[in-house]
Amino acid sequence: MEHISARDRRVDDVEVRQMRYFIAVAEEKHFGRAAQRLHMAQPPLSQQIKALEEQLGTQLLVRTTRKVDLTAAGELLLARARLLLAEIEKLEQDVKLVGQGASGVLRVGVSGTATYRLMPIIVQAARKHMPGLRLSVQGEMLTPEMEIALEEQRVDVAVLRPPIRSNQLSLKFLEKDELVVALPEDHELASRGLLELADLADEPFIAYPLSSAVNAISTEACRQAGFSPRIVQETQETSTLLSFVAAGMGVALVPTARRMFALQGIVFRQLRNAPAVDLAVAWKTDNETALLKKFLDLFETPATTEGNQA
Amino acid sequence: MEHISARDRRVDDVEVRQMRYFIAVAEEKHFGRAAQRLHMAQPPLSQQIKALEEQLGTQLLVRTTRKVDLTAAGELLLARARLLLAEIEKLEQDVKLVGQGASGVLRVGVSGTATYRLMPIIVQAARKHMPGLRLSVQGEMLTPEMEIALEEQRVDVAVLRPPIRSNQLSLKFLEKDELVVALPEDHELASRGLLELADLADEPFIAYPLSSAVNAISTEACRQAGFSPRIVQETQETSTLLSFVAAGMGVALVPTARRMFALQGIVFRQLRNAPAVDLAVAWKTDNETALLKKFLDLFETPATTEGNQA
DNA sequence: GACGACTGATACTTTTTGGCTCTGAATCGA
DNA sequence: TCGATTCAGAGCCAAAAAGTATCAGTCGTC
Repeated sequence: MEHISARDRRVDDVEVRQMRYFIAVAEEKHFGRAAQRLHMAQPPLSQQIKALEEQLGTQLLVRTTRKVDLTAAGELLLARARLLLAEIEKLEQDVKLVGQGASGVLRVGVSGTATYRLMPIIVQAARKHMPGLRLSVQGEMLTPEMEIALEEQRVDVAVLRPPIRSNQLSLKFLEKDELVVALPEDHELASRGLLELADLADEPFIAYPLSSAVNAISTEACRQAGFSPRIVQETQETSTLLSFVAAGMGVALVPTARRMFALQGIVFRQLRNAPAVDLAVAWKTDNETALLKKFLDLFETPATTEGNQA
Repeated sequence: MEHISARDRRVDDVEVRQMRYFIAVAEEKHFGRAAQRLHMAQPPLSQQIKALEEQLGTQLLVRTTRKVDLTAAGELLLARARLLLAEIEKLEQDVKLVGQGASGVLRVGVSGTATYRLMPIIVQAARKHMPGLRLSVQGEMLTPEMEIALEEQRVDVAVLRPPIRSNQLSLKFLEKDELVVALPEDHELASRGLLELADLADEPFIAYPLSSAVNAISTEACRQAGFSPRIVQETQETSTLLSFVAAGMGVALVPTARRMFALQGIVFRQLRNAPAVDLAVAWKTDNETALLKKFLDLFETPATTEGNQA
C-alpha cells in the first residue's frame, strides 16, 4: 500500500519563495538592494540563498564583499526560475478562472500569420459553442516555438504553418494561403497588376525570421525563380514587418490573409504562380481531454464559414 | 529606487510543498492515505490544502466524509502541478550538473607534440566522465602561443611543453618524453643502434620553430654536445617535419611519443643521454570554474595509463 | 432506525523555520 | 590607516507547520 515515490519527498525541496529570493539577488547583484526590494532584511535573505545553495549542492553566487556575481549554475537557475515562476503564476490564474465557473482553459499558440485574421473568428466561434471556455492566447509565435510548447504542454493547441518535425503531434489542415507582395505605394512595381517573383530579384526584402515557415517557403520560391533575396531587415511581428514596408525600406512576401492589414502607404500585388503556405491546427496526440476534442470540432465546419463572424 | 514588481510579492505564494500535498490527496482521493504517503499526520495536511484553496480563492476538492472528489479547478491544478513539479526537478538536476561542471564548453589548446597521441585519450575520458561537456580543441599550437591564449582567456586549458614564462598560470606535470632521432631510412647512421648526439654534428637539421620548447631543448643539448645544429628547414607541424626527413632533406629530433608516426621511409634511433621534454597541462590560476576543476581531475589518474579507456 | 466504523475538520500543543536586530569580518577607496 | 560598504553569523522571537486528541458527519449493517 506504500506508494513511496520521489514526488513525495519533502526534505530539501526548493521552494517558490527561494526562487523569488534568488532572482532578486541575481538581478540586483546585491544582497542589500535585493532585500529592500523584497521588503525584508538582508541577513535572512543571505541565509535563504545559502540554504538554496546547500540544497542544490551547488554554488550559485560568487560573493566578494564588494560585489556579487553569478556562477554558470546561477545563470542557468536564473533563466529557468524566471520561466518557472511565470508558469506558476499562469497556473494560479487559470485555476482561479475555472474555479469561478469557467468550463475550462485552453492555452492557444498562434502563428504570427494567423493572429489577427483567423484567431478572432475562432474566439468568436468558441464563445458561441463553448460558453465558459477561457482561451489563453499567445500570438505571433513561430512554428518551432509552438512545437516545443505543445510537447512540453505549455500550450494545449496551436495554429501554425506546417511542416512540423515532431512525431508527438497531430495536425489538422485548415487552409492554404498564397503569398502576395507587399509594396510601398509609391514603388514602381505598384503600378503593375500581376507580378512575377523574378521582378523582385533586385529588391531589398523585409522578411520573417529564418526559422519561420513563411520565410522558408519564400526563400525557396525565390531560389527557383533564379535569385536569392537580399534581406535588409528581419522581424517577427507582421505589423512591424508591414510598417517597414510602408516606410519604403523594402518589399515583403506575406500570406494572402494579411491583406486585410490595410496599412497606410502599402499596396498588395498578386504573384503569378504564387507560392502558398498551409495553415493548420496542431495538438499533442496524447492529449485526449474532452475540452480539446470539442475545441478541435470547431474547425470541422470550417471556422471561416457562415454567419458567425460579425 | 523602488523596484516594485509583481514577481517580488511573497504573500499568498503557492509553494512547491503545497502542490506536492495537493497531488498526493488528489491522487489518493483520501486525506488519510495521502498523509501516510507523505509521512505526516492527517490534520496538517487538511490545513495545508485548505490554505491552498484559500490562496487560490477556489475550491479544489469536494469532501464528503465518505470520499474526496476533484472539482474542475482541482483537475486542472492536478494536471498542471504535476508538469510543474517535473520541471522543477529537472531544473534542480540541471543546476547540479552545471555546478559540478559536467556540462559546458572548454577550449583546449594542444601542443603539436600531443595533438595526436594524448588528445584522443583525453577526449575519450572526458566523454566518459563529463557527459555534456563540449571540447573545442585547437591542435598544433606552440607553448608561447598557448601561454598568451590562456592569459587572454581565449583557451581555458592547454597541453604544452614547459617551461613557461607567465606567472599567472598553473602547471600540472603529465609525462616526460625523451627525444629520438628521425633519420631517412637510407641514411648511413640508420644502420647503427644507439647514437650519440655528437654523431649528428654535421647533419642538416629539420627543426620545430624557434619558439617551440622542443627546439629550445634540442639546441641546448647540441650546444652541450659541442656543436650548433645547422637548420635547413623549420616547420611547425610534426607530420610536415617528418615528411621532410623522409624526403632525405635532413634529420630531426622529436619526442619519443612521436615514433608512432610510422611514416614510410623513416627510421627512429635512440640517443645515449637523450635530452627529454616534459609535457604538462596548464591553466590560468585564477580560473576556478567547476568545469575546469573537473576536467583537470581527469589527469589525476594519469591519462596516459591504461585501464580507463574503453 | 440505531450503532459502529470510517473520514475529514477542529482545537490545542509542540516543533521547526523564517525573519529581525545586532555585530563581526573582509575589502575597497581615500 | 581609517571609514564606508557589504555580506555573514549569533541570538532571539514570531509565525508557520506538524503533531495529538477529539469531534462530527455519513454510510453500511443488523
